[in-house]
Amino acid sequence: MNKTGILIKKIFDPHFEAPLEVWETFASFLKQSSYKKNEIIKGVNKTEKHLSIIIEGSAAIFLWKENSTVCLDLCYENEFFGDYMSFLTQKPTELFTQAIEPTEILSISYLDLNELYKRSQIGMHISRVAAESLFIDKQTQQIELLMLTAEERYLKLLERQPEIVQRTSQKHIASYLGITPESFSRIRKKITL
Amino acid sequence: MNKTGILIKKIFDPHFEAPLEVWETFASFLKQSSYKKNEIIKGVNKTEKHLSIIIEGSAAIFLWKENSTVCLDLCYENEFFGDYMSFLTQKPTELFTQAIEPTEILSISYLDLNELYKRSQIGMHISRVAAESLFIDKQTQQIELLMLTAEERYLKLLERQPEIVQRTSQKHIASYLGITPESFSRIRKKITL
DNA sequence: CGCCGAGTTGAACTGAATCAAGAAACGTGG
DNA sequence: CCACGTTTCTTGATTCAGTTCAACTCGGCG
Repeated sequence: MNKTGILIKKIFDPHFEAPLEVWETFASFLKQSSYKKNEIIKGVNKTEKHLSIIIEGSAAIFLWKENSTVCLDLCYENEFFGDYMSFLTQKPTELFTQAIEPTEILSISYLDLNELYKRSQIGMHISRVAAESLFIDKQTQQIELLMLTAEERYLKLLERQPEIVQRTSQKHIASYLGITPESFSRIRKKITL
Repeated sequence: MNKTGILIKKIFDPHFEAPLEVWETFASFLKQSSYKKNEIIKGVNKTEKHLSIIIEGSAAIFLWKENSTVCLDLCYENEFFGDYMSFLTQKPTELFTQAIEPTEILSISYLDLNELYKRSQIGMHISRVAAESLFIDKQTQQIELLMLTAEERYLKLLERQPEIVQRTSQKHIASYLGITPESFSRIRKKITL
């Protein structure tokens, strides 16, 4: 009986079904890593070697630009995580990833994933599901950036993940919403009145 | 000798290689359709039945909201096209798609694609590549929305696809850049001075 | 105890939206 | 092929959401 296999099956079940044995094969490629709060997982101008799933804690994907950073994504338990653009192209990017709480992840390396493609459909299937799910998230973010004000974006986030505000610092949330910490502070004040 | 097969091979070659026979199998699932300028391809609150590739012309993906629309994507020759979010979930969305020039597309239906998944790795592989490429485009758009001013976004677009300005109406480009036609007009004036 | 990063608040500024009006381009029918 | 109405594009004036800069508070930690 394989604990990681069961965990993985649980995570992927909403996406597609496969027998537990298949998940156990996949799980045998996964390696678990721990990161301390604020630890950099993948640095700027490095190449992402892993596609990961967060099993405990949270992590963020940032873009560095002239003494400031923007947060492209905040990832929590059971979500895909990593600089996926760099992973796909296997080229360095200006993105970096960082644990924002003490964090445990399971990851598969680029090479192992390619090995898995050769051995069974499951590798390709997992990659497809990951890419599709990441696409949907990105398009949702794009729509919200284009159509909503900062305040509306915050209200949507509150609706979707109310616990975020408890766990994640306001400067990260502000950056994720595409605004400054000052503006975010004012919006929160206005809303809680 | 299969003309569509050769065309498809040419489009996918940058992504991954497969023998021509494989592409011809895939091509046998594709259906070609023509749309007139401004013709709606998939309406609001409909479900996207096809994943397409544009072979001639151009088309756009819009989101309708209270008497205004934003353009989420402009697609040209040899690019993937469709309301991909709706295609993946097979649920209706508030997006609609429209030909913005007289347009020819090749498309595979959701059912046929699933059929193809059963028959060979190629279907899954194509889906993976499509999703990955669409993800990268979306993330690039997100980064540009978060980090650049409207003017900088326009300059980047000009660099990437200088011919767009000749082919596509300014109101569509403005919307795609996330600004009003008025602002876009002012930016163009400023730049061409 | 003192420091430092996170968060708050205020004032001035700015990029882009909105509203309104006019000019140019476009296509459709007579 | 021209005349008309419609849509697209431009330009100006005003407004507004969100930024920037600066000062101050608070809470945690060495």
